[in-house]
Amino acid sequence: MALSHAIMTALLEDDMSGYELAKAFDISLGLFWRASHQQIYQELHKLADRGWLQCETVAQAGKPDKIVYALTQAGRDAMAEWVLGNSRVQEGKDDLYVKLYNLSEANAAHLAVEIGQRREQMMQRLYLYEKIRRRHYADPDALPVRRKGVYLALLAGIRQGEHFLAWCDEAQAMLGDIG
Amino acid sequence: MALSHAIMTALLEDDMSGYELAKAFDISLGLFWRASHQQIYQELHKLADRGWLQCETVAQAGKPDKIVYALTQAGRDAMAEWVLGNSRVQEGKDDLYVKLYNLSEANAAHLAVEIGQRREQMMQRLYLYEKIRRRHYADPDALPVRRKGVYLALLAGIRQGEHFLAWCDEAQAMLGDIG
DNA sequence: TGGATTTATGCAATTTATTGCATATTTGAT
DNA sequence: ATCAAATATGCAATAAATTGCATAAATCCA
Repeated sequence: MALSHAIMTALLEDDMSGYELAKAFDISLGLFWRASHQQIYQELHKLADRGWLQCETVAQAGKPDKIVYALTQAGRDAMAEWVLGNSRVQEGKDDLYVKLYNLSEANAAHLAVEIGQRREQMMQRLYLYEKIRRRHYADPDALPVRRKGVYLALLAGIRQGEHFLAWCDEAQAMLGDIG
Repeated sequence: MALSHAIMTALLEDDMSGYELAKAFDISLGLFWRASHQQIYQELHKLADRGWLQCETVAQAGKPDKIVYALTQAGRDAMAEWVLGNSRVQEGKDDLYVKLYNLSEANAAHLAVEIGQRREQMMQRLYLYEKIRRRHYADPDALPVRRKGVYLALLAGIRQGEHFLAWCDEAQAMLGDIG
C-alpha cells in the first residue's frame, strides 16, 4: 500500500489535517496520486495507530476544529527505508484510449468533444503547475537536495501534460476528418 | 467498472480465450490497461453471465483445451452505448515520483538506479510499439476508421514513452550530481 | 519415467478504492 | 431566523485489484 507513503510524503514539510491533505492531493502531489477524503481519513487513523503519525486537535477561529497530523520519528524512519525499496508502477487506466479502439462514424464527434474537455482540464492544471514551477523552481540547480526531487517530479508532470495537449490537437484534427 | 470494456474492446476483432487476452493486455492494449489473469477470468465469467459474451470450449493439438470468448450482439450494442458516455480517468499512481519528493543524499543513488531500470523497461516497450506502428500504421490517413482510433491511442502511448525516456536522462543527470 | 516449462483455468483471502451517506461548526447572505 | 456554502470528519457497503495458492494437460529434455 502506498497511499500511506504519499500521505507521509505530503507531511514531510508541513503538518496537516485530513482536510488540508485532501486539498494538497488536488494540487502539488495530485499529478502523481489521487485520493478521496474518505480514503485519506481512514489511512490517517491507521498510520496514527501504527505510530507513524501523531495527531493533535487544533481549535481555529471562525472554523470547526481540525485534527492536525505530524510525522513521528518512527514515521520518518519508515519513509527513509521505503524509498530504498523497489517501486511499483500502477499504470494509469484511461477509458478514453480504450474508447478510441472503438472509433466509428457514430462516435467520432463525441470522442472529439471528450478530448476537447480533457484538453481544457489539462490546460488548467498545467497553468497551475507552471506557475508553481516559475515561482519556486526557477533555478533548479540552486535548490536544496530534497527540493530537486520535487522539481524532477514536477517536471515529469509538466512534460507529460504538454505532450498530452499536443496529442489532443492531433487527435482532434484526425477525428474532425471523420465525423 | 471498465475492465469489462477493455476486455470487450480486445474482442472486437478477434475471439480470444482468457489466456490469450491476458497476453494481449501485455502488448497492444497494455499501454492503457493492465489486468492480471485472475481478474480477466473472473470478468469473463461475469460478462458471459450478463450475455455480452458467449463462450465455447476449443480443443487444441498439443495444448490443453481453451475456452474462447466472443462478443454477442448485445455486447456490441452495450459497447456502442458505452463509448458515448463520459470517460473516467484513473490517474496513474507511481511510487517513483512520490519517492522523488523524499530525495536525499542517502537515496539519490538508489533512485538513479530505479530510474535506469524504468528507462530500460520503457525502451523495450517502445521498441515493440514502434514496430507495430511501422508495420501496421505507417500511413495513418489511409487507415479505415476504427484503425485510426487505434492509431491515435498508440501514438499517445509512444509519445508518452518517448517523453519519459527524455525525462529519465534529465533526472539521472541531476541525481548524478547529488549521489 | 521423472522433472521443468508452457499453456490454460480457476478459487479464496486480503487490501484498496469508490460510492453513498451522515454529521457538525462557522460564516455570510437573504 | 433561516438557508446555503465552506470547513471538517467520519461510517458502511460495495466494487475492484492484488496476492497467494491450486490444478491440470501437454511438451521437451535428460
